[in-house]
Amino acid sequence: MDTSIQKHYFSTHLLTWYRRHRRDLPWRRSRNPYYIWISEVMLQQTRVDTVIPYFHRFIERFPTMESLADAPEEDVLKLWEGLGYYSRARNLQGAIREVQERYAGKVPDTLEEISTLKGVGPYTAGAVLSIAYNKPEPAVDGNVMRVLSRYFLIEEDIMKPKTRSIMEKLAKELIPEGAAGDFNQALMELGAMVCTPRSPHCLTCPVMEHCSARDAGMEEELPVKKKAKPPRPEYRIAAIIEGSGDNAGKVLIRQRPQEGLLARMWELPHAEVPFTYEAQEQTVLQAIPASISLLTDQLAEETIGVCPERWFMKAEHTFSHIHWDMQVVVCSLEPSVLSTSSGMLMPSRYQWVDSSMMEQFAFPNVFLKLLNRYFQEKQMS
DNA sequence: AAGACGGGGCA
DNA sequence: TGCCCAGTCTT
Repeated sequence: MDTSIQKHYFSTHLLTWYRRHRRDLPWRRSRNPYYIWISEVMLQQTRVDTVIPYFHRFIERFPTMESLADAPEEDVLKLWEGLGYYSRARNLQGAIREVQERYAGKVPDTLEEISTLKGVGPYTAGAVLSIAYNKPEPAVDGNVMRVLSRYFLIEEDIMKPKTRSIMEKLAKELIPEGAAGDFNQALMELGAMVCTPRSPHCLTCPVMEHCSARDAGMEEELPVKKKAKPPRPEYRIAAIIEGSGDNAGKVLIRQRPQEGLLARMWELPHAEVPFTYEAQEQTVLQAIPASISLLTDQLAEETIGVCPERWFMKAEHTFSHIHWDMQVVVCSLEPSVLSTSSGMLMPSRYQWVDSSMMEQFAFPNVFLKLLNRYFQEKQMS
């Protein structure tokens, strides 16, 4: 097979297929670079079906770059709640502010300029430039690498930066004259709808005829990808601290540190329990009393005296690099502390909330689900 | 080059 | 329940 014929066939057939079969997605109804940008950032590591409602809410609350630039960060974080990788939201707002100041409110249309913006890497730069401005830049994401590795039978490990640069060069060559935006979206659409990770739908593929992996019976083996390391386990103990008096019906939450995991999000007070990796389930359960004192000691250092009342539930949550195994215990405030905890001594990163106040604070999903379940059960009883 | 950084879907 | 998905920034 002559490679140049194979490439030309791919580009023309894929583009034609896309223009007939493209899904009607919210961000495809606009050429507004700002909206395209938001959608591309949300779509990083996130499925289309998940992003759609977030996208609608986001552009309704922040219809213009100016509105996003002027918003408090916590509002942006709240709109991102549950979407994950929260630095995406902070970087997006920071970059939008940069566009307001440095580029007179116009999203840059050159690779050099747009790539300097926070959170805009090679993929997002190419996606915005091609989709919003029809510039012939490649936009290589996981879908694209899967499609190209199969069609051209590329057996390099796609996790390697070198493979990525090979893919970018190839993807750029394939862009048909004047159709960068549609072609780049066509590549991703094919990867999402037809050339799927497992059991690709070759029989409906518009470019099956010249697909090298299909010819070689290799479509299920590609792309080659080194497996990620399993997440390390962490054992944690969390407290649902019930208020009394003025705070009756409320529980205590706190804000996470400025940097690191789930930065600036709100959570239930909790502590890591220093068990070894070898700790068995039984050992952990038996160790709950010791874990509780570990947590209450930490809270006492913050002038919050609590008393464990009852076990609530176990909660597990897996991040890409950490697995949390968390026991959740309902606590009351110690009476002796009650009289002195009227606000002056409570650190400001702590906050009493009830069910109706949840919308004022952004929580990671693991705590959002826990709190909703707690408030729901309390309402039942 | 390797690790940090969330959350969800599928078999 | 276990496996898969995978952009950008930092170290």
